[in-house]
Amino acid sequence: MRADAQRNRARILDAAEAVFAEFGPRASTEEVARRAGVAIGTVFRHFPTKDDLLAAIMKRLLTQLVEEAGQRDLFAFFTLMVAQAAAKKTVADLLAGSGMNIRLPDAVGHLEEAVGRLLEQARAAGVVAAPVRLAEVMALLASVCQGALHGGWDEQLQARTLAVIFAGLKRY
Amino acid sequence: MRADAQRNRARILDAAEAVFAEFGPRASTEEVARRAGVAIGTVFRHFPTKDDLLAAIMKRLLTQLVEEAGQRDLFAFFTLMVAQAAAKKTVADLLAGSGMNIRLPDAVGHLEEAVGRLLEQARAAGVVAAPVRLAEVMALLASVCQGALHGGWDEQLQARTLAVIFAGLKRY
Amino acid sequence: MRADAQRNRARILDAAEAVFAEFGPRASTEEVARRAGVAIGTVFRHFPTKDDLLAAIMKRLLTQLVEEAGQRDLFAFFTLMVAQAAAKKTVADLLAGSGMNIRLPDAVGHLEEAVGRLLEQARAAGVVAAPVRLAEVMALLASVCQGALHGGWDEQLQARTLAVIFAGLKRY
Amino acid sequence: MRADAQRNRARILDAAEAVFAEFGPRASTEEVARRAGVAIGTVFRHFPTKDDLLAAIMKRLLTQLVEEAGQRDLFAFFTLMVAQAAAKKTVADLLAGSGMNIRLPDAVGHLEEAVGRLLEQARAAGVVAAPVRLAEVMALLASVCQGALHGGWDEQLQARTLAVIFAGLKRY
DNA sequence: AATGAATGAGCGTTCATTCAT
DNA sequence: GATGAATGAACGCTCATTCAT
Repeated sequence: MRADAQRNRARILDAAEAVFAEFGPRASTEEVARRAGVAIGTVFRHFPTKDDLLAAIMKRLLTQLVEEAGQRDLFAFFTLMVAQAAAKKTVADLLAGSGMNIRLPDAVGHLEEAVGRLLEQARAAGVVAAPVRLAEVMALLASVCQGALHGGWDEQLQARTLAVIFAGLKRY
Repeated sequence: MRADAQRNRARILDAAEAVFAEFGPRASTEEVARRAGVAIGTVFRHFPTKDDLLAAIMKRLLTQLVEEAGQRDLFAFFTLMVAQAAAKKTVADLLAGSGMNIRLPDAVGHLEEAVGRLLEQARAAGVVAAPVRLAEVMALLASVCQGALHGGWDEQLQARTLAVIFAGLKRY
Repeated sequence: MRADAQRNRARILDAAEAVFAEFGPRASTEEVARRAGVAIGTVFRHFPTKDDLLAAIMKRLLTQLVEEAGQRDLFAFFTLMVAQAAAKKTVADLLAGSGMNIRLPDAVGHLEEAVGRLLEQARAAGVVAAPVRLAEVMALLASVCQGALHGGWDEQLQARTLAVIFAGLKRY
Repeated sequence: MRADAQRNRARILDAAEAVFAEFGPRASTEEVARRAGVAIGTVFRHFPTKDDLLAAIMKRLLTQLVEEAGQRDLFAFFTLMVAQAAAKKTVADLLAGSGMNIRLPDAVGHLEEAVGRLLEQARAAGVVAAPVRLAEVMALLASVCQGALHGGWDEQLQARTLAVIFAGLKRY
């Protein structure tokens, strides 16, 4: 792939992340092209369908999350994801399945593995109760991201809400 | 309002609840009219925009929830709402703000009051920790409904997830 | 169906016949709407897909042909169809299957029956040789319509070409 | 012209003949490039517009036909062309003018001359009636190729259809 | 000369909304 | 009040053509 194509692909992804974060997955592909400063055909050359574009954003965001998971403990990562939920509206919305046909088993799987490692560490450190399993941790994470995203929580509310969950994880 | 108009309004609301529950808020207004057995013009006469129709459904669903809240304790109500989340897809999706412009301060306020009463009772009974406030209870409720709706949780996962939250509420 | 809808449906069909006759089946549906003096949505309300519109034209043209067949002998009908081929470009082109997904077995079947009756009469009158079958008469008819349509034949050429075929039908 | 350019030109023509034979003239130029194993720019360097490419194929096919005409009598050539019509979908379709702007006076002229020679031989041999002229022979040829191409004739129908025309040519 | 990324007009289609009947 | 036909902006997507690399 040529250098300029590479650059355009990145610009389209950046624009798409911003546009879909702002307007949700129903924003038009034209708007993405406009924001990226390319013609509509260029978007479709890189991502043959809109769903492909959405899937590509998701994958990138999830990959970033996995990286960030490696540098934090479970509670810090939980907090970070919730704080970023609004900025990463697309992830939350698409995980929520807004009518799009997107399959990202791998990327989601990697995130789950990363969280699984954090959970084991937390259990080993005695800060999470033994019977807590990965499945409900993921469920809580997804839920609270959705909640934070759409609820327009301020920092206080976010902290208090997470405090309840963290208390539950410790003293299950 | 004429009797037949009254009747049509109710049929449209029923149809809309069913249609939007099945297909989400992106379902077409025509489909609602078809299911209600009225012409499209009649839908728009009763609800001048699609958002008005969605708001009306929401209001009705929230009112039902308030009634149900009066007959349960906090944990039971929490569990009920999560269990119904999928069936009432519309509530969750619209609370999630899928691109629609909907404001329902009153109906949401009533629900909040009802949950507030449950919270006080729970605190009085000593099954919820003193510092837990209504705001985070509502936040958790909304979040977990979203999560349950879009996550396709089975009963076990739902129970385990709620168990974490309930533990947190008790031993905050 | 309302009177105005009926009228619009007819106008759309007329416009479509003219437009597709002039530009072939690849002409845009917008152009049909423009020529009919209606908005694009109206065309799609009456004919949910472009193929439906093309099929409707075909059906109407074939029906007209069947009527005309009833009032002529085989040679006259043959001549008439060839003479009209250019004006009815769409029939010829679509019978030629220009990539469209159109099925009109009934209408085509009726035409075939009508030609079959003409053939029997012609055989009875002794102006067509006994072994000539309907299949090849239809094949010749379709072929020469195509030829006349695309070849831009003048009247003389048309007459001389048909003369060969008619001679062949008589003295097979 | 460089040797590799020469080679590319031939490969593009071969690919185009195959692609357009399979999908008709509406097949995309990209598909031709793909099949030829060259980039799309190379196709447009050799043939500045799609129509130029189609014209080039036509010319080549017509040239082949002229050669084949030299080795057969009128009836055999007629039969051959009809039999090949489907395989050479492009010729028939483009002669049919599927919206393309193509002019090939020379190549068509050469074919016409070749057929003219066959006609003279046939007349001299007494197997074609004296008044039959070249114009209607060409018209019949073009027509029946079209018919065979789009009608999906089996061998029997093709034989019977041609039999009528041949009878007409002999006993005009 | 070849590449292939970029362009952008154009297409078929949908659907919230309006308004004549 | 009810009907449902009409509207037209907007969308996802295609593809002939251009041009920087």
